[in-house]
Amino acid sequence: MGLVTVLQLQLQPSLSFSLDFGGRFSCSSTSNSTLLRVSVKCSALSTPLSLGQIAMNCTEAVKGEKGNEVESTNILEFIDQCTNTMQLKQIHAHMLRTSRFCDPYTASKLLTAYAISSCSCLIYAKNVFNQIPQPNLYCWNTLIRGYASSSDPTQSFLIFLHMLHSCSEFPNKFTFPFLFKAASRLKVLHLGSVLHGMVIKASLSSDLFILNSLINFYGSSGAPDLAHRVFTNMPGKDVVSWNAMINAFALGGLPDKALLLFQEMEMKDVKPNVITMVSVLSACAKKIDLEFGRWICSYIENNGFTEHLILNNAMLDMYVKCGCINDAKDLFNKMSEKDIVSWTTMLDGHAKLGNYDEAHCIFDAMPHKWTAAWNALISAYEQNGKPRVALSLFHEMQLSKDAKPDEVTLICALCASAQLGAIDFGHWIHVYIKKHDINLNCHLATSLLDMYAKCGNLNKAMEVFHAVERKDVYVWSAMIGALAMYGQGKAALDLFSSMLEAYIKPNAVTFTNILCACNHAGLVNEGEQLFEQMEPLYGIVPQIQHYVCVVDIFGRAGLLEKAASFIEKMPIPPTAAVWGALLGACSRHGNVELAELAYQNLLELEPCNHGAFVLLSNIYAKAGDWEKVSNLRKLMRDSDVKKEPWCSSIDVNGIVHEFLVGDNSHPFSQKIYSKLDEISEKFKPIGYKPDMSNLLQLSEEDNLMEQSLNVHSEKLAIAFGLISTASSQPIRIVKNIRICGDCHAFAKLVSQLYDRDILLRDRYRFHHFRGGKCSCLDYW
DNA sequence: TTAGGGTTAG
Repeated sequence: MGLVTVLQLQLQPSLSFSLDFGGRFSCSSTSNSTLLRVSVKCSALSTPLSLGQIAMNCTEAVKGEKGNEVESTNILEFIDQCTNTMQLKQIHAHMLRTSRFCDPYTASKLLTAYAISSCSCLIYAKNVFNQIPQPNLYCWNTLIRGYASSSDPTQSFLIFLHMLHSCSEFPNKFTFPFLFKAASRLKVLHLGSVLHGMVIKASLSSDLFILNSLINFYGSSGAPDLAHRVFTNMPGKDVVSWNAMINAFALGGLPDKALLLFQEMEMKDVKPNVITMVSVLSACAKKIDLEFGRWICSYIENNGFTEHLILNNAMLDMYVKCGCINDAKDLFNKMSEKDIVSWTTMLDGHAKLGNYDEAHCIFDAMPHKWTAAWNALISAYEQNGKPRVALSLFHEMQLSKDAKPDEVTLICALCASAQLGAIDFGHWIHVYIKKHDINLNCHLATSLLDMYAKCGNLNKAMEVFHAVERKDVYVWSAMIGALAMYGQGKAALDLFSSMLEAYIKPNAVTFTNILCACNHAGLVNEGEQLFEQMEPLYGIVPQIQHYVCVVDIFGRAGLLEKAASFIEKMPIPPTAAVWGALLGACSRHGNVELAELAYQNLLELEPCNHGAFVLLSNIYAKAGDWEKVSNLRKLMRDSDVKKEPWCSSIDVNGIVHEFLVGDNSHPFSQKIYSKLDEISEKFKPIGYKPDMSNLLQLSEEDNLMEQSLNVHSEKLAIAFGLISTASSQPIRIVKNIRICGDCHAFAKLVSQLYDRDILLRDRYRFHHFRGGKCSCLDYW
């Protein structure tokens, strides 16, 4: 094979690299020349350069030789000294010209630089790798390592599989830490477990580096127990082992254990380093343990730790999470160096406390408007029940030139759309994701699926679910939650079984959703059994939300005594939500005695609960105890109980219209009320009389004084839906409290008489009205 | 000939 042919072959991958220059890359060969004449047009340099000039630029850049004869011994030094990808590409071009690329050692150095240095460029790394005739283990490991830290860690495993096939050497002690790194980023437990087995078979299970990366893998994959088993059994530990284990506990939601481990580390005279302190602070922040946090801050001060940006950021975060915004502010002002994390932590701290003015001041003072800063602001509004402001900020961000929406921005925007029931905007984001070729990872897919489900399109939610290749526990849980909302309990249970068959370990969220599914579908035995299995079978200690679900399951099914005795036996103190569930059940099934017990307990915990008052008042009214009704209402008027504004919203052509009870502020108000009159006329022949005529029955939405004049917000929204949407379109409504019985009956009749699908999401679930029936089968 | 593990915000 002649030199030209060799070089041509070597140039093959370089053809793709030319595209990254943003210009042309051309090569030609002369019949009698031993070298190719190559010209590259760089986007940064308007005139084409010969390789000689490139080499010269490179030489100048690294203050090396004169002219284009770069000494071959200097090439390795030049590679090491490169500070940007352009310089590396110049050296690459030079190596191709001077045939230095044929030397496997030099080529592997170039590969390393492309794969893992600060000038990394993995497409080039792979191309260089492909040009090395028989890459040795070092080269394979380097490529695996490069991809392990990339945006696509799966590639590490594909390369590893290829290596097992093609490389004559076995994976060694360097291979596994890189693979565990990739596995920890993918958070796929069984993948790492298989690797763990390979480590044992390869007799590498006492290697400190491998074991430390294994602890980190189990910790990142939600298995702190397995991480701890490795930690306990390892023959020798260094500070990295302790740090990895502290972090595994903190990540696994066990900050207490993380802090205990730090104390144990102290007792065993293992000297902590900066990373230990960062991990411990992170655990304090997660535990909201200000006392320990402050102690750590003084420990840092007294133990000779020099100022360190990440450590300062971790302290800031601890103060913010523990609610000490002033301490955070003092530290922030003292910090000699600040980065995006410092600014965002402060911004987020203020925004989460609802100090929006302060948050905006920080945003304005930022040296650069990072995407993360926009995200912090948008997410604060979204999470504090201000989805409209969140979406308007999202629009503002799109108009700004400084930052582009990223995955986190889109997740926040999807959550805001879900809150509003703004399906058109949510769908727009879906299109945006596709158009910009944004990777639909599990987090984004979960938000998208959730948005479709909450906006009343279960089929589309299911479509997104099926489109996710590697579903994590959150994707599965969200789909189970979506089915629960639609009352499809059996389907939710089937999906839960499929999830277990796919070896996905359920978490606390999965159980909240599956119990909720049992609740909405009246599956009492199934729900009870799942709850009992949570800890012994799945290792999940039931939390308060699970207890609420079970009380609701029993209560809704009329098993009031069983619900009450379940509360009595709870190992954790019942919260207002637990008593609220019992009170709701008493209201539905008319048990005055238990209702009073639930009401008293609830009021002790939440003295200003308007919903509790309404429920008890209705229970008394149903039982005909007018004196108690009257006393309760007087008490209510005299107290400071304030209602949040209950409302219903409807998305019409991308605009969300909101209605309050008895609202007449909408521009189409007159038409809306005329439509309601028309509906009443239509309903007369079939004998429908609104429950509103019974002044003693209240719903949460009613105003005491002007009750007879009020029309519930969902009726207004339904009427508006009928006049403003095509007859073929479903009417999608979101309500921020539970639908009342009268409106439920009203919606059923409208769906029948106007032949319309109505999808109404209340605080707890979906009601799909069609042909006079509701998907909840009147069980809600 | 070459190398590796643990850290902060949204």
